[in-house]
Amino acid sequence: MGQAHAIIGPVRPTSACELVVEQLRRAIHLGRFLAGDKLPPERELAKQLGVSRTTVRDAVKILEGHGLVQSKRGAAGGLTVLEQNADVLEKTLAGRLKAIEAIYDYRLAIECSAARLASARRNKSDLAVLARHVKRMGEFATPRPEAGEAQTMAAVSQFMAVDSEFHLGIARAARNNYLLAAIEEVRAAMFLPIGAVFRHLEDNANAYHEAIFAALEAGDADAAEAAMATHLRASRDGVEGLVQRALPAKT
Amino acid sequence: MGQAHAIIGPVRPTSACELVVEQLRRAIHLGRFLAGDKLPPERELAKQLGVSRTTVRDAVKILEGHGLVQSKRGAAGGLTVLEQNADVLEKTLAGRLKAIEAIYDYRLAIECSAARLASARRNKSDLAVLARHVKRMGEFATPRPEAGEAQTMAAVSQFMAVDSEFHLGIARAARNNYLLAAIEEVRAAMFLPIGAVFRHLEDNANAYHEAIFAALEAGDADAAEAAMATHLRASRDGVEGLVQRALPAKT
DNA sequence: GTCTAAGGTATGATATTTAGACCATTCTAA
DNA sequence: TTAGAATGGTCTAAATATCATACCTTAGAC
Repeated sequence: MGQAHAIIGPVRPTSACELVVEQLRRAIHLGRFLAGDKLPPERELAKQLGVSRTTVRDAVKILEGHGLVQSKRGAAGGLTVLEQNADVLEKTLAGRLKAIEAIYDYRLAIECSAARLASARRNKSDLAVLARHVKRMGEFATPRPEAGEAQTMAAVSQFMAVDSEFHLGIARAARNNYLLAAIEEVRAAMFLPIGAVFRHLEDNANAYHEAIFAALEAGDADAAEAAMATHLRASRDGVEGLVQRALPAKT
Repeated sequence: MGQAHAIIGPVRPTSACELVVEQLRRAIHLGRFLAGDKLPPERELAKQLGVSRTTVRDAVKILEGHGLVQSKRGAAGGLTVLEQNADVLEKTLAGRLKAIEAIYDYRLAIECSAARLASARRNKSDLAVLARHVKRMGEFATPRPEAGEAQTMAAVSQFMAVDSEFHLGIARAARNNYLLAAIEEVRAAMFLPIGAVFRHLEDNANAYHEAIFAALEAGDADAAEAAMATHLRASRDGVEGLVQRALPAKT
């Protein structure tokens, strides 16, 4: 009777606390909260997450341990999202070139299909939302000569946040929850490392988005898929180039 | 500014028991255990799942409630996987035509990409495994005139189980864990309903698999992707046709 | 200075999970 | 016929996580 060994893998019960940690980490990495922003107060978080304040606090302690947030008390205290140290992130990223490739292979699979489906299924409301995202990204991407380093970083963060919304908006327009969940997952997995690496935006950072949007608006499935593929390949090459340049410099 | 309401959704802590239920359900729906098979004894399951026997028993009670397994005591007792009632399944399936379309859209996205990547990355060992699967499916698919209804059903179940392994094997050959996890998830979501509907195998049920395998062996990415797309579209059309035919007949 | 909005701490209740022992049933083989 | 063994069924005590609630402490605002 053959099936002697391990057809069934072990099970990892996920505590409420872990889920809260993951949810908050994801919200931050998706750019819903930017560095310097405040999270809602603990009691409010507990309500929104449907969980006791004790659990929220345990989760926050863990996030503090990871250096993601800081909590201060007092009337103007609360939970503040911290700036991430770019050097550390670049180092951790450097050891993950293979992981980056895997993520981009996956993104090419799901996001190109999402673009194709969206070109056929989008309605006016979808297009309006996407157009707004593209417009906002255009504003961030325009280089402002008087801006200092800090402002540039902030602009990159905001650009990334809207970028997330743009890609998720395409998945919504594709009317497929599997694709939506997959894109959300993969973006949460990569948002911060890449945001940290892109210190400066390329001048044409938004050209790809405009091309994708145009194809969606025109309802051209092939063009939408191709534009998305071009965008993702360019993004991948940019990230890999940055990582490879950063790697030897730090050793 | 702004983020006043509900940026963060509620959290659903998943108990160990639920996870065990899901794991066992998935193993059965993936065809790792066929109707009539016995699951490992409770104590063994507890060990493999890394969980106490109490928890396993709670999970088994739930699965019994769903009519998926039956437990008998005594030396030759144990947990037996039950045959599913096809009528019930067809009815539940009928209310899910939209869900089926979503699943197939998703499968087209991830499995075509997996086939494309696999055609470039597969090694000899991958091909050997896939070849074995194709061969076994061919044996099941060959109609045997002397076989009764029961034997035909059993052959379908076994065919489906190997089919799962074939598709998962392609994902493994593609060397991408995101794709692998996605395919496993989506197969677990649809295996049983579809297996229940396909009472009889089409004569050429395996022709698609042979085409896919040939493309993978030849290292032809375009052919592999196209063959997979053809296969999935045919599968989708077959399922939808069966469901639509079954629907009015039952009302 | 006092009020207020936050985080920090403490406590008892409840539910899940664990580990282990022991009971009950049923097949098999001596 | 009976003894053994493999299996599910039951019970209990302890550990742990979570919840609900109340109260304390800090720091800024009027």
